[in-house]
Amino acid sequence: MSSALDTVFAALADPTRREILAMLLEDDMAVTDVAEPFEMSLAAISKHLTILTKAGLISQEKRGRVKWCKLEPDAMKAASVWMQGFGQFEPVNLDAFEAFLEKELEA
Amino acid sequence: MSSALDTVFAALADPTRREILAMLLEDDMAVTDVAEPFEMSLAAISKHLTILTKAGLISQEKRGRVKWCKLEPDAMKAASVWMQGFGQFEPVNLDAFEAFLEKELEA
DNA sequence: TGTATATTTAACCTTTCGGTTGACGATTTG
DNA sequence: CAAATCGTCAACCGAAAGGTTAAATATACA
Repeated sequence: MSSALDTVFAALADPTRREILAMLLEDDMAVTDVAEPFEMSLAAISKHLTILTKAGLISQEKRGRVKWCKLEPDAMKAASVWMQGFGQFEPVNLDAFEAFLEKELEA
Repeated sequence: MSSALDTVFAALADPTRREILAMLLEDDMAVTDVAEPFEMSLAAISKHLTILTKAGLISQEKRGRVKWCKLEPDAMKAASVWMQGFGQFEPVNLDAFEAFLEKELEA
């Protein structure tokens, strides 16, 4: 029996999954296209997508033989609220977010 | 080689560790006192505290034979910024935070 | 000095995680 | 229909997570 926070934070703890979420920020994507930039098997990406789906961070809808992945950012809200209870962090700062994304890509 | 976000999110994914952080929100505590409300061994709690320390979420200072644990909420900032890149979540809402803490305690 | 207290370490165990490969089911296309 | 494409499933693997108990290490106290 695990809480929603457990599954959301656990989902976010993996760099591949965070990168997938960042990709989906641009646009909805098919599973194969999500997998393309990664150096791991399609099956591995499929598992990551399942974990993200169970955490509610994305949704998947099958149309024909293609399964589309869509970001569900609201799932982060509970976790975000929890974290903000610990400090008065600055209001939404997209510049800082972009900086983090780039830093992650370098590494 | 894991990023700061990896270790912070992984640390937050465990309910025991989140509960410890919530306890430290009240006040600094000795390791033994942190362990007291939990039904697991002191050694297990000690490990959890090490994980929180490595994530930067707490600091530990030894005075005499007692090791004091102190919350370091700034370590959540990077993760918080990252998450906020995904949506326009409400500004700091302590009521919602309290509600989550209580809900977690019930479970 | 000897004993109690505070905390970590070591060894171990079981379960979960993150990956692989290969077979399979579903769908589209030639 | 046959062949290619999309995605998952099953079985497997090594490593890491989360717990245990028992021993070790500091420090304080009588």
